[in-house]
Amino acid sequence: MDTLFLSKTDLFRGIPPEDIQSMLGCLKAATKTYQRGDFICREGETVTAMGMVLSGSVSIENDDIWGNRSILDRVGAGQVFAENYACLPGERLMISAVVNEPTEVLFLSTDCMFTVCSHACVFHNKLIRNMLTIAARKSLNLSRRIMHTSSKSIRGRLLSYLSFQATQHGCRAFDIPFNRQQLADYLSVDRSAMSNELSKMQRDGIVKVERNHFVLLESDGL
Amino acid sequence: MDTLFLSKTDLFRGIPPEDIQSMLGCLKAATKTYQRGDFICREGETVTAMGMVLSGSVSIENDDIWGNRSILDRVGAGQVFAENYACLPGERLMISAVVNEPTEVLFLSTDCMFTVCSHACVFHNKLIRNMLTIAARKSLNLSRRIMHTSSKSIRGRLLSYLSFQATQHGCRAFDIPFNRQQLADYLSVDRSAMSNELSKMQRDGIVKVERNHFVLLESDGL
DNA sequence: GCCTCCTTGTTGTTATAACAACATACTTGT
DNA sequence: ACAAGTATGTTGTTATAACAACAAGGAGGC
Repeated sequence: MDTLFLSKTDLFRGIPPEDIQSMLGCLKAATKTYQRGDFICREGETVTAMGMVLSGSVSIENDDIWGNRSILDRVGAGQVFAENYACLPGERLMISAVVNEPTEVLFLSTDCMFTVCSHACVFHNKLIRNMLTIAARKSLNLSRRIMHTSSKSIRGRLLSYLSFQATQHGCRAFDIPFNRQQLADYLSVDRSAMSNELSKMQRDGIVKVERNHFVLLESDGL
Repeated sequence: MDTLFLSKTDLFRGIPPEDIQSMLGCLKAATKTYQRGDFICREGETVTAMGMVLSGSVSIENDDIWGNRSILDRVGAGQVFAENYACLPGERLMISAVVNEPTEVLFLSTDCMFTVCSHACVFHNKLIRNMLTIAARKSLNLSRRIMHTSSKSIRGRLLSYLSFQATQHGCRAFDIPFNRQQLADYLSVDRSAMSNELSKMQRDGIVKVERNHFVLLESDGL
């Protein structure tokens, strides 16, 4: 197990590689390899362990009863998924985890995370703190998405998202991490309608757009 | 401090009242009383403690730059708020906490939650586990709301919400905890448009509605 | 260079949600 | 029982988003 890699992840941050090695036993660590299209877990199942992507990437998706698929998250190397379900034994998954490319996943049981363990207890606390930090940040990301999609108009959603990005970057000019389709999915709007609205906003002098680069102009209350 | 009350909350569940008493010092517990309309904390600020409502209730709301207010959560007695921010020191609040009625709030610092404390360490672990459980459940609630609002039509959102409620109750007939306006806010749609759509769905034989009581009829893929 | 694939912008049409305004229940307090 | 206030359903109009179809760029491979 590449404990040096693990020591750089959000979950094991601040724990020396040699201590991680001894913790992995505690956490019943097990790795498994998947191919593109494989399901790691499916909606309706229950899980007892969280997953960490070691290499490759995983999509967290929700399929409604009519088969419409929506991507809720994309988890890359070093990031964890299903941690909320692992913390709530017996809770049925609302989502499925699907592999985008050849991917190696490390499963970590949360059972032992909460009990005092015999090895490396100093770092046990660090692990739990990291876990809470990850959970808190993910929660904030979800809240943020809800806020950005609470406006009923496309323009309102775009301005909510863009003005947040501007404050994040501390600058009216910034790049966003989405292409048009991804941004439309994030804001739950139609891509072409969003493109259209962006053009109108440009004509109205609210914003300047060039692919991923945005500049918010004055008089937008920012 | 009413430690008996605290021992029944999600946060202190499983910890005897006498041990809670000694933990409160650890957590730098402090109470404060508020009147209707008071702000406990405001968007843009940073916090170092989480809040627990002892009596009364608090609304978690977000005001966009045009002054449109949206209620994200309502926190009642025994529940906590701002816990994600308390776990992420320095993170600026995206939301404000506003008091709905005369309310008493207990503030708990998270600083000491992660360090080994001298008193009642057996229950310290229990506290942290409870904290993670609360965080996980809140996260799942947020994910669920995102899923229920991801459909572009009002009917799709209603069916997503209602079919989830049906599976939750294990029965096609169930009551929902919202009135029409609250449900419309939750689904981010206009109330009257939603009422209208509910009527249409009733005419289409998909659902039977009577105030808070819903019955999902057959042939909806459930 | 050329071809193909993918992304983005544009337009017109259609469906549908928002909005406003009102009527009809229900609640609650007196 | 009555009045006042709130919640819900209904309707018609208007704004707007979804959708489909296409054109115009890039980007990458050969």
